[in-house]
Amino acid sequence: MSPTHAPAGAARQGSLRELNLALVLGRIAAADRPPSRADLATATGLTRATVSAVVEDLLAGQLVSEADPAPRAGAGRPARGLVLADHGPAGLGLEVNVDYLAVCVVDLAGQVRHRTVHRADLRPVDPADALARLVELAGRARADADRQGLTLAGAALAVPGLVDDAGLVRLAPNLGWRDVAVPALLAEHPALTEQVPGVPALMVDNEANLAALGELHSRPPGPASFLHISGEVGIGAGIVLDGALFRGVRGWSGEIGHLPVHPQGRPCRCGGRGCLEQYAGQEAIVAAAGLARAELPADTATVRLAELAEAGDDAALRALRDAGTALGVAVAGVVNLLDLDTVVLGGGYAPLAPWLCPPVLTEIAARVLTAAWSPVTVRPSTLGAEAAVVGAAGSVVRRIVARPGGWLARCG
Amino acid sequence: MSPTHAPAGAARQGSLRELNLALVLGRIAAADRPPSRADLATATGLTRATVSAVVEDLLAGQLVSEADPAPRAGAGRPARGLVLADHGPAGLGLEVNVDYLAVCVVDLAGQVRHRTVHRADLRPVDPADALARLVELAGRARADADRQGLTLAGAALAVPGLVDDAGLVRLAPNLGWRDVAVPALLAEHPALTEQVPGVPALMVDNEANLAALGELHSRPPGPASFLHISGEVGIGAGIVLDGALFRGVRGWSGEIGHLPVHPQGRPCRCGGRGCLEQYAGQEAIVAAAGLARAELPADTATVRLAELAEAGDDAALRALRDAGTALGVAVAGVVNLLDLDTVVLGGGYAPLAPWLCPPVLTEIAARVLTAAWSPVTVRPSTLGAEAAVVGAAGSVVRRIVARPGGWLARCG
DNA sequence: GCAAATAATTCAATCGTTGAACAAATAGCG
DNA sequence: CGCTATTTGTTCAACGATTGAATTATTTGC
Repeated sequence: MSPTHAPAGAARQGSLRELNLALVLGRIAAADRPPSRADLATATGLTRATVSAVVEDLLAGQLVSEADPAPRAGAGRPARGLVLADHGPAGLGLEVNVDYLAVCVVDLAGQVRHRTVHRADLRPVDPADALARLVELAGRARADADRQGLTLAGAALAVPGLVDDAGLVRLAPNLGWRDVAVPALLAEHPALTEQVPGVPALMVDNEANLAALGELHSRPPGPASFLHISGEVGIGAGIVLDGALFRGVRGWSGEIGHLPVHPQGRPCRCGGRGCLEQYAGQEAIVAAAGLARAELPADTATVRLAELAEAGDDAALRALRDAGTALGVAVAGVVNLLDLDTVVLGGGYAPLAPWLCPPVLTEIAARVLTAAWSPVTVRPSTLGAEAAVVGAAGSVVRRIVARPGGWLARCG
Repeated sequence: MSPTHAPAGAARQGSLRELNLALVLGRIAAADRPPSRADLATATGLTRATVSAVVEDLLAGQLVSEADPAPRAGAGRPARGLVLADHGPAGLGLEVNVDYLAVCVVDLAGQVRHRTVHRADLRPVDPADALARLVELAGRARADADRQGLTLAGAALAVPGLVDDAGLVRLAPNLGWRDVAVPALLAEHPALTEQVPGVPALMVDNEANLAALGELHSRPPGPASFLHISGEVGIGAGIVLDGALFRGVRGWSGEIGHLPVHPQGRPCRCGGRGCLEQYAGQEAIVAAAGLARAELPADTATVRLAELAEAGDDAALRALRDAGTALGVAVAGVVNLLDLDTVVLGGGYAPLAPWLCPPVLTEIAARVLTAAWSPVTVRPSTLGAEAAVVGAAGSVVRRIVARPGGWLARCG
């Protein structure tokens, strides 16, 4: 968390260098223009001598490279700009969702260097088969990455469900998965299990969490704390606090879909009554708009809904307004509780944002105690449907940027 | 937050020692028996030589002292146990509340070494007057601390309202305060403004936040993540995530009292409808139980309510059950969102916990998606009404334990 | 009384940062 | 064209902190 607390381990000599590697690399990543060594020295408070030594390590490890000297006015020896390497380590992002498989590769700078989306209804498919198909796509992505001079340093898999620390998918209701041991199933595929010391070969995480991370690291940089809501069949939220994803005690945070908005209302499949999902979930909106939901795959339903709303269809507009109001009630509660100033509507909500935002803002204005002093921003996701895969791949490279020691120990 | 992110500043030589000072001191604080230098070496991973050097610094700065050798079986030179000093720096805790002023002193080990509670109705009192009275109590506390060989290293003030970063009390509705610049008003009183480098002389914070911190550091140590709910006239929550208080973007988190539990229900003074406060706030419970609330000060009302419930009074029991159900709906939402496994009922809720817990647990069981896999504990606060002052004083000493460098630089 | 065992300290070696001096490379100016 | 001012980046002795081994201190068990 943020959180200023003592470190876990002992601070030995080497930790010092590791901290400064992270500090300098982080500055290079955050800068909007390639900084020189001298810039980094003044920005970080380190000596130019130390910065030179640190940068030498980073160059040797292929984490940064020297760019063309940035033009500068005035006299003096020209600076050599430093940028994140476009040929160093990269992250592999994977996603299994209800109606598609996706794979992408993201480099250190956060650029998407490869992407594949394979549309298919995954519900009737056995988990092992689904993962086998995904591994095939991943193999092609790896080949493409190699061709571009990138080395995959790890992989992360996004799943629409509850995942525990060991990567076991406890429950993915809309996918029909229960207790699927993803790491064990993927262990047979060497394409994914190439080891980097200190970096787990594969991380499995909730789709909403990774989408929030994708949003966090998208350019231009947004706020460090926000709520990212993915409106799919279920409604998941990723909670980003002080630049870090909050995962909860067991990693199951973000189940905003089961916040009660009408405590005595419609029964929900979770066993409660009046959960948000029953009023603002995709199926609920589609049904309220009078569309036959069985006919349509999930992702085209929202597009169709947006078309109808655009055309001024009364039922669609009413359905969206009601869903937005329910969403607003829930979001207002969250904002009161966590004091966030930004809410991002992602996933299936992104294309519907023009109609959802107004009622959400109305509820916030009415219910949030501090709304009068400082406004709450509600905006659609910038990454859209790709947020989760991109966030998954990005989480791999972000871990390297945040702690480069592990990577350098391997590729020194 | 926990959060593994890079440090803010440059890691120079001295930071290394500072980190290890914090590491060793933290171990001494967390140990249940006085550890020897050798114990600390194995526990932290540092060399015995380093631990000796670090401990020497801590001894010189009066942060730890050597205890009687703990009896040990077997041969060998006896160890010298290390404990947190009972004569070093201490924290001053202050509280202004609706019907009392409180002051306490807490030493490094977390022991309360002085306490004063002054009962008075503070609502009609001018903020400056109230603070002046508090300063008088603080002066006596300081004298008492001096007599015990303690040096006050900072102070923290708990207020039942919204506080911003600068210590300005934006709004304390039940106290009738609005835009009260506490630090400016207290600056005239030198008893509180003795400076320690790196430690702000006075911190002002929300009462619910500090109560949660008090609970976090109470012995025996509880979980690192939990929700602490203070049920007073308003309902405030302190959110502790991974051992750190989560304050929100502007420091105004925890307004659980305005979570909507009946979106179209009773209007609330916040402008919304159906807020939790209208169903589980102290005034709401007292009214539902048929007590004339105007007759009773806030704190005796809950005691009276507990007596009635104990005696089997129907109206009181019904009022508590309904309040517990409303509270449970809100708490279930929070648990779904944040994935917490512990909820602490504090403040005015503590004595009512026997009647509130069952309906809260019922709602959690019905509404929390993951309740089937891992249970949620709901329990009363161990500190009771003193949690906020003790937490305030504790926050001062905790900051020293977490970063001893500042204190040692002063008292080397 | 002596050996074994455990605790704590001492000391040369090592590693990373520091600060200043030095080399490199350019713009401006006469 | 040559000189100076200016800024960048590197080199090097010094310093501070940790390390690991050797040493001293103190007790139990035989």
